[in-house]
Amino acid sequence: MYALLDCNSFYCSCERLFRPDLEHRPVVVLSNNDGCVIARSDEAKAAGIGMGTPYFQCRELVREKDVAVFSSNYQLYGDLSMRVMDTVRQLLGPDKIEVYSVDEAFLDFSAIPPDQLEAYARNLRQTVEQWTGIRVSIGVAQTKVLCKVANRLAKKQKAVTGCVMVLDHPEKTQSALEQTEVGETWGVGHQYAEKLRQWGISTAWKLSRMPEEWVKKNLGGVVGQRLFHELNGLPCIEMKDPLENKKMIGTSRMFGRRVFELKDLREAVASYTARAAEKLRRQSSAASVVEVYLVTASEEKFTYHPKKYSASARLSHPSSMTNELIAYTLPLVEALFIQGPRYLKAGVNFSELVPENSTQCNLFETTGKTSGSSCGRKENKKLMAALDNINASQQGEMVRFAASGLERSWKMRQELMSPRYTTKWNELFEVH
DNA sequence: TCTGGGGTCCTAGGACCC
DNA sequence: TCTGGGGTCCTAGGACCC
Repeated sequence: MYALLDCNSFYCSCERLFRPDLEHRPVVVLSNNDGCVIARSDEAKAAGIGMGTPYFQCRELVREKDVAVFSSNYQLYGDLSMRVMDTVRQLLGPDKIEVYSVDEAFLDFSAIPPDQLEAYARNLRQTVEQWTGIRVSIGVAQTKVLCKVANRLAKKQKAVTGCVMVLDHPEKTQSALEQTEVGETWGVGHQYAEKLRQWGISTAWKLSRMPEEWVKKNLGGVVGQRLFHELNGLPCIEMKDPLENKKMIGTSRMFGRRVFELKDLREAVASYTARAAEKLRRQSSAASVVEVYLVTASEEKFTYHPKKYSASARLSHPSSMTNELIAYTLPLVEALFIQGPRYLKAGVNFSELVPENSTQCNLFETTGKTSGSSCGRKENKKLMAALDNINASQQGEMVRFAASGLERSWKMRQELMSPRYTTKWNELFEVH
C-alpha cells in the first residue's frame, strides 16, 4: 500500500503559522510578480476566489471579503516544507518517502499491517501537525493514482474524514471513484477531460470500467494504459529514487515592467543563467546544451497571445561554471533580439546534463578564460564554490556577475511579501 | 495597466541507414 | 500501371503535474 501526504492549502498555512490572527480570515497567496492567485485558504475558496485568477480581476472581491493577500515567500515555504518532510522521515524511515513537490510526498506503507493503516495514518497526521504547525491530509490506497483520489476526498470532506481516507476495500474504492469527476483524476488534464466527457465518461469510476484498449488508444498510449491499471488497483507508478538528478534545469521569469531594450534582456538572461548554473552545481551536474528564449507580447490587442522565440548552442565541453555559461547565453540573446516588440519574459534552459566530475576537457582548446593549469578550471570551480557558499548563507544574490546588472529595474514585483520568519536573522518572529 | 515557474514523459514524423 | 522492409536517431510539440 501507498499513501499520499499533502499539506492543506500549503502556502496559506505557512503564512498563517506566524499570524494566528489570520486563522479564520480568508487568505490567498499570489504568484511571482503578484500576478495570479496560486493558493487559497478554505475561507478564500468559499468567498469565490478561483484558483489561478489574475489578481487584478479579484481585487474587488478581496476588499469586500477582507481577504489577506501575500506575495509568494518561497524561502519560508521551502523551510517549512523541509520540516514537514523531515518529520515524516523520522517517523516512517528515510527510504519510505518520495518528496513529490513542495507540499506533497508519497509514502511507502507496505510494511504497515493492513488492520493498522488507518490508525497509523491518523497518528502521522496528528504528529506532523503537532511538530510543525502544518495541517496535512493523507490518502491511503493500493496505487499512487488511488492515493490521489483518496487524499482529495479526505481533504474535501474534512468534517467526516478528519483528513484521512483509507481505500482498503473494493466497495470503498468504487465509491471514491464514483465521487471523483474524471477531470479531477491525476493524469487527466483539460484536454482529456473534455474528450472523455464527450464520450459520456464523467467519473473516474466510469473511466476505470472502459476497455483497456480503448483507454490506450484515446488517452495518449502507454500513459493512458498506466492510468487505467492504476485506477484498477494495479500499481504501475513506482516510488522514485530520491537521488535521481534532474534531466533539465531552467530559470525563467516574467518581467516586472515593460521591457523593450536589449540591455535589460542581457541583464535578465545573465541573471537567469547564474541562477540556473547554481542549480546545476547543487546536483553536481554540467550542461552540454544551453537554450535561451524570449517571449514577446502579441500585436493583437485585448488578447493574451505570447510568442516564444528560442535559440540554442552546444558547449565545447559540458560546464556548470556561471562565467562559461554566460559566454554562451549572451550571444544567443543578442541573436534573438529584434528592436520593436515588447518583451514579457525571458528564460534559460540547460539540457543534456552529465555528472560534473566526468566532464572531459576539450583537447584542442587552450586553457580557457581564467589562468591556471588543467583546463584553467580548478580555480574557477573554487570561485563558484565560494560564490555559492556566500549566496546560500546570505539567502540571496549577495555576490553576482556584473553582466546581470546593477539597477535591474526589470525584476519582478513582490509588494506583499511576509517576513522570512525562519531563515533570515533580521526577519525573525518577535515576541514582545 | 494588470495573467507564474519548473519540471516530466511520450508520440509523431522526418532524415538517414542498409 | 507498377516503386520494400526494417531499423535508429533526433526534434518539435503535446499533454500532464504541482
